[in-house]
Amino acid sequence: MANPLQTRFAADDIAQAEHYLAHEPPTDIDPRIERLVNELIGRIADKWTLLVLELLEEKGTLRFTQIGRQVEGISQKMLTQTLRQMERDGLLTRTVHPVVPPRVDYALTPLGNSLSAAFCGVWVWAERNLETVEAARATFDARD
Amino acid sequence: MANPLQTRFAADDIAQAEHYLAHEPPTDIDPRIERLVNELIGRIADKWTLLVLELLEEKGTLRFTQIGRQVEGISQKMLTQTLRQMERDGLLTRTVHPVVPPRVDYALTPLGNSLSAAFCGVWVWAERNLETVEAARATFDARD
DNA sequence: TGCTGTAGTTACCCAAAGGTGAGAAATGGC
DNA sequence: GCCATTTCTCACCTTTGGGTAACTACAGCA
Repeated sequence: MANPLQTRFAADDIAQAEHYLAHEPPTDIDPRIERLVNELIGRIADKWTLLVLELLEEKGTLRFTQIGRQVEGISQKMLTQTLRQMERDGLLTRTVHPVVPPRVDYALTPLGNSLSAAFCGVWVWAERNLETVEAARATFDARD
Repeated sequence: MANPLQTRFAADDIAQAEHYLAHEPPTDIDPRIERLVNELIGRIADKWTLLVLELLEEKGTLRFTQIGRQVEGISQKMLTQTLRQMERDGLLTRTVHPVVPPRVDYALTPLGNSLSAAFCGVWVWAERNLETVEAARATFDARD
């Protein structure tokens, strides 16, 4: 495959993300909405949330330990915390099966799916500009 | 205006972001690229970087104190730190005018502009789903 | 003479994020 | 009777993020 992202997002999403590369400078905005949106983005755009979001988007329904094994470096505490927060925000459903040992399934809601899709543009950007950023850093670090 | 985001992003970008709401579940991806992209996103998606990015996108070229005044709550230290990091990543240019008192101008590079555009989908999502998320939280908090 | 303004740097400190390890509860298997 | 399994919670501790305040350099201005 030419582009790894083609296996993650629908071709449609990727095609649309390409358009982002040329757009007009904007003007002012309602500061009240701005602050609410900022708060929401600050909550959502943290490392673990992003990783869990993408994993569930990829794999569908998973249980607690499966997620823990596949999200590299996450501790039990942070996994619980992240999942609770995402459940509270309506991004995923948590299904407890009353068996022993316990079994809890996690899956994205449509809202979670749409958030994952919204981040498609950022993933596309990151993948496309990875080397540009690396080069910029090297140049910056090399100057006196 | 019906939609505040219309003043921030080009109509074209917003139209494309709408398409993100329906897309197919994806499959696997090269883990090496995945880790690099994750690292890059983790670096970029922090609160202050996002706010400075959007401000410069809105206002064009600004000097140090102008940014400090308009990014609510940022300290001098964090502002310097954020701007340096963004400059290092090639997202903005820093132009020092050798006058006294000092004058330093900051402006986004094309790379910075494209990153701001890539986040358009997320802003659109956040604005559109603000109330859905609030409602989900209220429901979650109300259950025993 | 001394105050003002810009764009920082540095040192010190506090609070929050996050890691570690223990325990809990219930049941099936040895 | 005891151990493993699963999904947590809790207590404790370290690391990091980030705030505050002091200090710089130089020119203009009163």
